[in-house]
Amino acid sequence: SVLIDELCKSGKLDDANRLLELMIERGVNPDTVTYTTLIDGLCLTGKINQAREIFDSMESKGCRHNVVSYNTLINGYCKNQNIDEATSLYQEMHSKGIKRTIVTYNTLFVGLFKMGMVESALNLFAEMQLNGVVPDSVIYTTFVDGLCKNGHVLKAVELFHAIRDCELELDVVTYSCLIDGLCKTGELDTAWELFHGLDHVGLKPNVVTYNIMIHGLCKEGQTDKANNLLLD
RNA sequence: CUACUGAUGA
Repeated sequence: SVLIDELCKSGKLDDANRLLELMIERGVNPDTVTYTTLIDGLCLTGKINQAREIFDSMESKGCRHNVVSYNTLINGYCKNQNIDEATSLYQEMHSKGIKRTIVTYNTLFVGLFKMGMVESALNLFAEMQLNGVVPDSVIYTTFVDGLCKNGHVLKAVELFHAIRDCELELDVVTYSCLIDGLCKTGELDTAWELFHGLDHVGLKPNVVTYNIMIHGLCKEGQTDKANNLLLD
């Protein structure tokens, strides 16, 4: 009956809801994981209000909220561009004594950058560090990407180099974000260098990295170079 | 045994 949860995730939300009713009828009680799975499914299809109803009803059904259920709903609000609700849940976590994780912070960063709230993201970053959460490569990627998409490609490049100088882990996604940002601001040559720099640090470009580079090249009319990329 | 976060394009 717990395997049911997974099926809910992939696709059919109506079926998931019917399944939920069925399991209750049969005397199998849903738990926090069950509800969180549903909430995630609802959020990602834009049904944030329905997700919220489930979230609010959980406690009365004996299912305690935990860090994952909060993170999931926060992500829902962020994806639906409702930073205010996301922030208020973030504060609620604290008052309920639920420890916020790196996922919590990254989710909020993504939401803030999407809303163009660069300052707020930086402030939250400071707050995160005060709370003893150490940034990882996902966090850095979010910042590199967020800075690029808010017109601060130079700052993204600076950050990128700073991370590298500290010998912190960077992965292919971080590179891809910066390459994309550079391509889209006409810095094709720098992007191209970075693309080839991947090999140098032992990383392999993946299909997304190639898509980004090829797209950038084609947009600048360098279709020959793009074609060559496909030939290795 | 199961739930949450980052990149491109169509």
